[in-house]
Amino acid sequence: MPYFVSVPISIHAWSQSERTPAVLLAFRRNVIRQSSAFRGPGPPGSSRADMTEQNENVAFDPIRCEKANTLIQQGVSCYPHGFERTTTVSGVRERYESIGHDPATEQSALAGRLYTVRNHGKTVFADLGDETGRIQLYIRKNDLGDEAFSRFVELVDRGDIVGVSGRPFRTRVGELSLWVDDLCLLCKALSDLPEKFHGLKDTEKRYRQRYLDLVMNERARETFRVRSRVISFIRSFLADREFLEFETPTLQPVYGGANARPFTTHHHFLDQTLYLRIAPELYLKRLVVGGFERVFEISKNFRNEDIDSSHNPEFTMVEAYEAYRDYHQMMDLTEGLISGLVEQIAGTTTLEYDGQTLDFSRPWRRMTMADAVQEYAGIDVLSLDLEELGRIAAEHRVPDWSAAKNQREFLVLFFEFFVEDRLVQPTFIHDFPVENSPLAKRHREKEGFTERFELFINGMELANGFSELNDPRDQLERLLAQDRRRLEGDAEAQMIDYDFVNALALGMPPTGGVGIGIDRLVMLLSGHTSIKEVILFPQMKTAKEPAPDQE
RNA sequence: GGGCUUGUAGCUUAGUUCGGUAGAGCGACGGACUCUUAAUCCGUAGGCCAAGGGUUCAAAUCCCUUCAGGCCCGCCA
Repeated sequence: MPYFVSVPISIHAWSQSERTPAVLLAFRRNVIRQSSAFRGPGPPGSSRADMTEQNENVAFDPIRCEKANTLIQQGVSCYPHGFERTTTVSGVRERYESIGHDPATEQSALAGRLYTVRNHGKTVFADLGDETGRIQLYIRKNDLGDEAFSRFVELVDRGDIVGVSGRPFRTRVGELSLWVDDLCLLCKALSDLPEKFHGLKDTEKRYRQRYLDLVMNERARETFRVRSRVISFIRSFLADREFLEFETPTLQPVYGGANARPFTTHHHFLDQTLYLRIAPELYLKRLVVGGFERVFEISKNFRNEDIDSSHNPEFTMVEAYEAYRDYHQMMDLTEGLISGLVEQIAGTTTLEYDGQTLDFSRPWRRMTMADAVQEYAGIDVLSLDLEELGRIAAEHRVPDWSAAKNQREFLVLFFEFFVEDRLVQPTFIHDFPVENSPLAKRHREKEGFTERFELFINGMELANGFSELNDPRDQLERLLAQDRRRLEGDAEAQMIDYDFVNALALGMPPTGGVGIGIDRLVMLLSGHTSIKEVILFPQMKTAKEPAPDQE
């Protein structure tokens, strides 16, 4: 987005001093807190054990602080209020793609961070980076003048943010560069950038200090651009189909819509327990009861479970519900959404991911869970009795099989054991046993099954949908069964949301619904195998100060 | 919950197998250099080797505990 010049850029801006902000005065004292100053017990009577511990070190570089002080003494603001740039790095690159060695006559004003500085005495080459890319600056003492040039060389560092004005040209070796006529400091950085060649690699540091990761690694920036585009695409895809986007409660008195352990909190004024939502499902269906026939929510959900390469305690889903549709049509919707997304982001119908080529061209394979087990394991579960199923399970060392009480439970076990990991290409598995699907409608033909599907890609579950259960009496019974399991100690079983059941009593049209995991979608589209790579600030254990020496 | 594995200067790292008390590059600082691009050249500073304990004449190195990561398995999206 172009910015337009309204004031001339000049090195004289350096001497148009502003009042020194109070915060900078502190820098003059060069106060750098050392971690050792924070060791040892807190004040008497204070209990910090239950407070959020954090690292209280301030990482200000004393040499950079001293440079900031010197600039202030010279009447130069280290943190001016703005800069009128006329273009961006990519703007310059596009416009002057074919320029030769002679500089353009027109000035271009750019702003950004200095990524490298190569000092040649009376000439400096530097690389300036903004959101659109990097470009080389050619800075000469002749052009800036002695005072401004030496100020730049002595007091401006790699990592600082500057504004420059100059004329694009191509150097003798062919590098498109900006011949700088004016330069001013826009922000003095007080900590050093990581190494310029290897950059920042330390995974832990990249996650904890994502800002540094983004400054240093184009791959990280690209990943989160993809994430943003994914969310925009989903919004417009659903809006184009006349879905309305709503926001439903994150703080819920009764949690439901999925099987998961919740985060629990307490509201002081109401003096009651509240839960962070594990899913928006039950609220969105209330909206369908209310007469909104196509609804969706991009929902941050919270599940108090383990953290690993495909699970973060808070994660993002899109859930969509459409009245007068069933699960077949929700599979169509899901397929259309994701294949359209792949085409939009990747520009093709295939993705290279984790050593596999994933083909998203439609139609995707759809198979029942029973057929999948038949095909991948050669076991016709529904035609075998429990004794035979137990023998097969024992033979293949299927974990926890002895708890299985009927064919359907064996089916789920066998599916997870034999099939799930092998579903590499986008595949819908449908018709799940009723026991594990308390919110899905019973199958129109198959006794004991529901009209539920899950989408698998590269062995990962990407989406989950059903023909929604809208029989209030059946819903109540199934939630009662869940609640019994919960009270027996199943931390992931659902509570009974009576208000939801009563909403169904008012009548919900036949409805199809689906939830799609956005983080995992972004993983596929950005080529990452860890969810932490696609969540800006993944959950990490708070780094504690080293414990005081034990006595 | 289980297994494997990592932590050395601001960053990227060597040294750990076969204990002898830390080496480099970049960055920083000082100096030279007006078309370089991981600029180059000369010089300087910077590390109680994640924390604590143990074995030993001697520990970054071996052992134990703790802290924080990473990978894999189980469970979940």
